Amino acid sequence: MSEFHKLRTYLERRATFTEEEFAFLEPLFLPRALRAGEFFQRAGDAVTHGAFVTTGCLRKYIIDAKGKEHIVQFAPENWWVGEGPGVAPGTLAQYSIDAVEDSNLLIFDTVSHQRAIEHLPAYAAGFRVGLQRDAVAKEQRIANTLSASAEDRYEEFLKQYPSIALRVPQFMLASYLGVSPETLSRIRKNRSRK
Amino acid sequence: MSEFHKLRTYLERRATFTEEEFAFLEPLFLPRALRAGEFFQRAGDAVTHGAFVTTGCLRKYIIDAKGKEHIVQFAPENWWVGEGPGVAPGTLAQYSIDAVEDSNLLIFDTVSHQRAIEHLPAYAAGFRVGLQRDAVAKEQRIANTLSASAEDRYEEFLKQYPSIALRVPQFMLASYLGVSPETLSRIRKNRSRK
DNA sequence: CGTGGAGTTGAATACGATCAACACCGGTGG
DNA sequence: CCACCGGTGTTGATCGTATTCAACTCCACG
Repeated sequence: MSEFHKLRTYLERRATFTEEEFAFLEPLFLPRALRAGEFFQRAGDAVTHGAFVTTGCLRKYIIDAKGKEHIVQFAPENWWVGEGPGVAPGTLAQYSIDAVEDSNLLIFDTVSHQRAIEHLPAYAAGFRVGLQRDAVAKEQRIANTLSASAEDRYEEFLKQYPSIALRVPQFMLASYLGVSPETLSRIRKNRSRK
Repeated sequence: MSEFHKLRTYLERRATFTEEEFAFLEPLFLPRALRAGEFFQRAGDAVTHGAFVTTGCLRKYIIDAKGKEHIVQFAPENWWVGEGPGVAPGTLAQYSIDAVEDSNLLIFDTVSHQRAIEHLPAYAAGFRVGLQRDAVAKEQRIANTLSASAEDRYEEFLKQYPSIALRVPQFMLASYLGVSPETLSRIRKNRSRK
């Protein structure tokens, strides 16, 4: 059994698909394995593919003017990852994406994906719902970053993504939260004495 | 001519619609005027409507535990504003939305809007493209907040939304950028002596 | 073993927040 | 017409939080 069944399960939870539709979708997704540390995409490359993560965990990050990494997203199993939903083919990637752990992906090229959206209403609907959820989550993250202290943001992350917090190295979590590794270490120290 | 023609123009730039489709859409949108300072939505209310802004400017903000406002979005003409795309009807609003200037809106109830998406493929497609753009913009804002100093964020905002920067009071801009009004004032002072 | 990356801890520093006072309008009512 | 008022924005002084730099420990991995 290919990895596709995981995506299939994911999709079935979000919309109703016929067998023909799955048959159309399956060949668009190619399995790909990444070892921890391997890149899925490097900033500056032309964007050609996105991916659905079946096992493992990836991170998506940007490198600022001073050379510092800033993680904008973790993508564990059953998440999508890529430059962005619906970037024009051929645009250059702003983000780098690599594997935090050994991971398995189903990769798709952005052009085929666009066709899937146009041909399969159920897929388009599911995709739209995903985008909406994503927008809400991103808005909350923005509001959180604006209003909460580093410690509160850490608490919030633990509550919202407890599994991710345990899996990724602490310095990456710090990068995601927008604090230095030292600060996160001190936050954890303070929390533990309670 | 009603305000609907502005929305019509907006939609025509993003997808192709038949006259029947416009005829279906038009009655879903009701004009509404807001004076500066008036609320479109208050945090805690049940969410029933979203809006397309035809003239003026609104702001969407959240009030944190300490009672401070944090603006997550400005919505000038030709922007959509509301609790979030596709919130379940009846959920309670987290955000307050009010008018920065005297404004004209086309409001729609979320249930009818959902039906429009389901019935009109062109509308659904346009909506999806909008969501994608929105996601990219939000991601950039997140990356920016993580990586850039207050001054850099201000520069970035000026570059990206020059018209908004001139229209809204400075203290609201500060709230959007996540800095105190005093800090923004000092940033502007430093920039001007160059 | 030994090497290097991750995490912790400490000290000095920087950036932005807060508190407070004041200047500058734009509007309102005497 | 002018005097007053509240809200906006500016400036200064102080404070707090997080960053930076540096040293050190602890493992995991060769």
